[in-house]
Amino acid sequence: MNLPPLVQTFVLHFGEMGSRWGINRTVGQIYALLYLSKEPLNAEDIVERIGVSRSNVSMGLKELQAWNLVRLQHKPGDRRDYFSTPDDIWQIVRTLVEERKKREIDPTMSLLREVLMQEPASAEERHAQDRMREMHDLFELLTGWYADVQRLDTERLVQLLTLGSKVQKILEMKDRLFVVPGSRKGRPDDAKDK
Amino acid sequence: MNLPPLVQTFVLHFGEMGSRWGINRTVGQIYALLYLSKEPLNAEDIVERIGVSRSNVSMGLKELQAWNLVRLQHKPGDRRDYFSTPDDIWQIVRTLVEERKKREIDPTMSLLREVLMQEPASAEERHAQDRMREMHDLFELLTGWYADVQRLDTERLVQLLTLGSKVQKILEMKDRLFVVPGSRKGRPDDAKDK
DNA sequence: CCGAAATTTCAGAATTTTCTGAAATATTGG
DNA sequence: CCAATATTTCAGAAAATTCTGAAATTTCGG
Repeated sequence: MNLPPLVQTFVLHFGEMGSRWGINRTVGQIYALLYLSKEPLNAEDIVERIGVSRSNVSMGLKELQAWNLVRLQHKPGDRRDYFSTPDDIWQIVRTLVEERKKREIDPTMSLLREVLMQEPASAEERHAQDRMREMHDLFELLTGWYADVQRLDTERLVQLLTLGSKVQKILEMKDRLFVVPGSRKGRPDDAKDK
Repeated sequence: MNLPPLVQTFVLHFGEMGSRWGINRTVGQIYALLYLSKEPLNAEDIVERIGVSRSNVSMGLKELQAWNLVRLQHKPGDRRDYFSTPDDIWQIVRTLVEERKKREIDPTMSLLREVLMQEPASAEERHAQDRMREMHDLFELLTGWYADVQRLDTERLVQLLTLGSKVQKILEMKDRLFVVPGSRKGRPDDAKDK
């Protein structure tokens, strides 16, 4: 591995971290390297710096492309492929969340929908179905929220995140301003915390 | 595997999904089974239903305990350990997020802090450090927001999530109500979207 | 359309992870 | 404190994943 120490530390860390997510060490390292690099890199550059085989880099880049996490570009008079990550880190976050949703939440949601259609054949199955319905509703709430937030432009998103705990204050204010005085507080269908 | 079809579908799915997260198939299956089960289960119950070895179940339960994802309890007159998941699915979400933060974000943050202290020895290192600083600041923003939201009680959290896109409206309203007219909109240091 | 350069594919080797059965250890009712 | 029961540990087997080098394929300048 042929990298400035500071870069190497980060690249190694991301390699290890990769295993905690579904990606392998090499993919994590390639991504980290591209993320830190000022200039786009070609496959051979990556081979030299990370020190893995050319074919491994090829597969890693393919996977990163499948995740939409790298951008492919060309330099004039050079027919090699050059790769880079978006300059805007928020774009990276958006892509990451979107792709993870696509791979993890969406398939689970369709499985849940499917299973919830079936007729339970026993008390045990009925309870299991109830549990699955809770999960389904939770995911629906989260993905609905996500879809909305995803649409916000970055400036507003940052504003929202910075707001942090003050959100509660704003909700309270909203309640005071808009809720009909004397109306009940909870909604009937999710008042089931044990 | 000895389970009602409906339960089996879900358990198998979670087993596969497990690999996308850092956990293995058996751990995913055990968790799914416990999640769906009305009654707490002991290790032998799990062996019978999932069809893996007793020792594998023991290790899986140990891992789930390390993640704080299962609760250990006892039945009177029975000295076996019984396991269950919280009834409240929001509690599960909170634990999951908390633990993933602890394992993935926190170590990355301390690495970033450490590396950001060092003196860059070249233009390349300087740029890498800038990139790392962006990531550091992003994580700080996200974890700050998370810490605040984590503190909300579930009812308010659901309210906030349900609000969804209307959040933007409320932010705009807040701007109109509270921002000094004529003040600039953007913040100077993150106006760098490419 | 040829040939050099670049990239991808893929079978098998290397490595890592998962899983098992047997043995060790721990727990507790009597 | 013993014996029965429950749980954990762990070395090695099994399985899965990752990685490589060689060969195949693609690309494109001339």
